[in-house]
Amino acid sequence: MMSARPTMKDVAALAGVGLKTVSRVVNGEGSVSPDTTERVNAAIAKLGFRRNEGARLLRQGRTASIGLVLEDVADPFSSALTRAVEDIARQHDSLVFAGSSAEDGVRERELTLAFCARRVDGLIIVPAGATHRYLVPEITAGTPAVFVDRPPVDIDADTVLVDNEGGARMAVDHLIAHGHRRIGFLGDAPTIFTATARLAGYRASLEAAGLPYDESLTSLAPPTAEAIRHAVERVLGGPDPATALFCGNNRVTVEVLRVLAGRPNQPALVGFDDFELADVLRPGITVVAQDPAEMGRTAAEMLFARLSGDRQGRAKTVRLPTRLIPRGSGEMPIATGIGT
Amino acid sequence: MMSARPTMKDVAALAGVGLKTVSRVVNGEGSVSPDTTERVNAAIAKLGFRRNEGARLLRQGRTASIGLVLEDVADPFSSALTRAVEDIARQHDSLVFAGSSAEDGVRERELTLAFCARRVDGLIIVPAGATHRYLVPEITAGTPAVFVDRPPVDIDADTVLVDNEGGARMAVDHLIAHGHRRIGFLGDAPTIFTATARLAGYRASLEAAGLPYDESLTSLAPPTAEAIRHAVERVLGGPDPATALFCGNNRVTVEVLRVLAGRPNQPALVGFDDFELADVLRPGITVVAQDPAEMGRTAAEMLFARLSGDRQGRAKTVRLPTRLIPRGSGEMPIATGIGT
DNA sequence: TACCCTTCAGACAACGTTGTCATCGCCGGT
DNA sequence: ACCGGCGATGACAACGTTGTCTGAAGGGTA
Repeated sequence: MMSARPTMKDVAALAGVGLKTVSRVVNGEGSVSPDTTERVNAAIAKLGFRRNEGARLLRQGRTASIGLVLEDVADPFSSALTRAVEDIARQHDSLVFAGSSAEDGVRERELTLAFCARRVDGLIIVPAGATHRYLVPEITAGTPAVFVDRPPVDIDADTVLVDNEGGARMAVDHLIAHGHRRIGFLGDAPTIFTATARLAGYRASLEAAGLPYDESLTSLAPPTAEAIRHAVERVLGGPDPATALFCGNNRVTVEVLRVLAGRPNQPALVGFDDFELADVLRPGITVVAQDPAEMGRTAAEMLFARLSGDRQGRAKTVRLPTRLIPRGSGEMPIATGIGT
Repeated sequence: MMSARPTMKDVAALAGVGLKTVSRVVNGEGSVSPDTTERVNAAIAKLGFRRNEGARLLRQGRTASIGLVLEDVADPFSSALTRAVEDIARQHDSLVFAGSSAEDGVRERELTLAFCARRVDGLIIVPAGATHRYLVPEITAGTPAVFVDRPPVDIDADTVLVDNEGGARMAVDHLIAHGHRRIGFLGDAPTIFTATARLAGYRASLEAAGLPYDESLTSLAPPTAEAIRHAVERVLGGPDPATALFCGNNRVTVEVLRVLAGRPNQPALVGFDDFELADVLRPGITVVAQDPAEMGRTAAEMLFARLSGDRQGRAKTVRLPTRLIPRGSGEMPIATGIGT
């Protein structure tokens, strides 16, 4: 019963016209008599013909699709970004291939090159790898790439970043303004661009306030549950403990909250990157919010701008602002240590 | 500077061999002398040639890609499902087109047909529309579809569901077991399959316990923030108010928590579908969890099974279990109404 | 020497479309 | 009655690859 898919040839045969005439009707090119048009349309309807876009686009040398390489499709940052990219792509009649690099440079590369092999019209990449030289031939061959959240390494390409350093600085300034002098920083591996930038913001804020940078109050390890637990205990448990924490990203913040839930004497806390329910927790969690959707939109718009002609101009970098959202946890005064 | 992409023809010319020989080398078909192979490989490297998969797959009549139609790529349910689908697809050397229907039947249809026009090998759909008859020609033509979370309408196709009714029943049974007799149900529009099934479970549980079904304790409207606020006030504010709430889905649960945050006398609460931070809230939120990743895996595996031959068998429906996760909110006794 | 078989290689058509060009008939203008 | 032009149509090549077939060269066997 599984009939093969009808092609234009089949339609042409049934309608008793030439192949090209069918093509003309399908594309509404005009210069086909109403009579013929109707016969062709009848044949199309009868056979349930649908044009094969793949073949069409092969002929035209495009694919009307773009490749989106994320760290993990499933995390909220990535998925908000994906949705925004999708919406812009739709406006340009383009479909989106989405894939996860799992924060693994090799996988990022494989995925990206798989997209290129499909001849996607362009790429949007949240990079994980340590180099992007492998993209040079692709970009040279005419597949533009836009990097998001982190800059590319070893090559020059359009990039959308947020003001990580400024955001971190704003977060720590905020804690300092509320009287804190011992502020912990729970970050991520320094190989991650954003982690380093946020650390820099943290240090800049401390320095501007004349406060010392104390390594014993920081953690720069990948945020596994285990590592976070230890870090929190270390930072809050020492002889001169932190009274406030700045969490370098979403995952860290959530893990920290999990750890803190089992403790008395909550420190003040500001997280980098907003998350659902931050306002429902008691106290509400103060965050420096970035806007993943805006990042996605911006990147997609830059990409489509490249695709419609602007292929020569120098690589641009856009740096989006962050926004401090006070909700309570960042405005708590220094806890008067009961029993310490 | 933007050189066009080299093709096999270019490689062949440079290596001084025939086109087909290049094809053979690229595909590792053997029966090419080591000498020739080397020359071809040198030419490939020199030109930075990469095979055009689109053209290859056109020839082979496949696309090694599948289409995934979601309600909204950005929501946690969809994105967890996407990730699982992606992982299975990768095992089959397939890429994933992802798109959002925005809970709009027309958009779902457009998106799905756009995928079909690209000749995706198969479809995975979280349906939103009121009919899927439009898919009949596609399925007949050999593009299998698997439906997830909700069954298709008007057609017969593979489907992955969760035991919505059983899950809802488990939730309400749980509240009843903790002494509640007045239990509110905050659901969603009855046009949504899962909403209706969960309502049925709610009613079945009440009935089994000999409790009356009281419409004034339920809300079956789309869960906008406004609607939820009113519903909560109505259900908890009447003369004989609910002492416990069962929330029909994730979005409802979160909105309800937002509303409840501003009230004294928290009711007991169980939500359908788990969410990040449910364990960090105080009290922890008891939920009936479904497993979106498992749903995605299952659907993708069914799809690839169809794609590797099993195209005739009758449509199968898999119903995955749900799991009650007690965290506190569902185990609270009836609040002794202070000041009521 | 004649034969066959194997190994390597290329010519050609095909996948399903679109761009280019040629053809045909018909109209109006002279 | 002739010609230019236009509307309608189809033949053909092309996009970049792969499947099929055919052929040439080389080596072994009788």
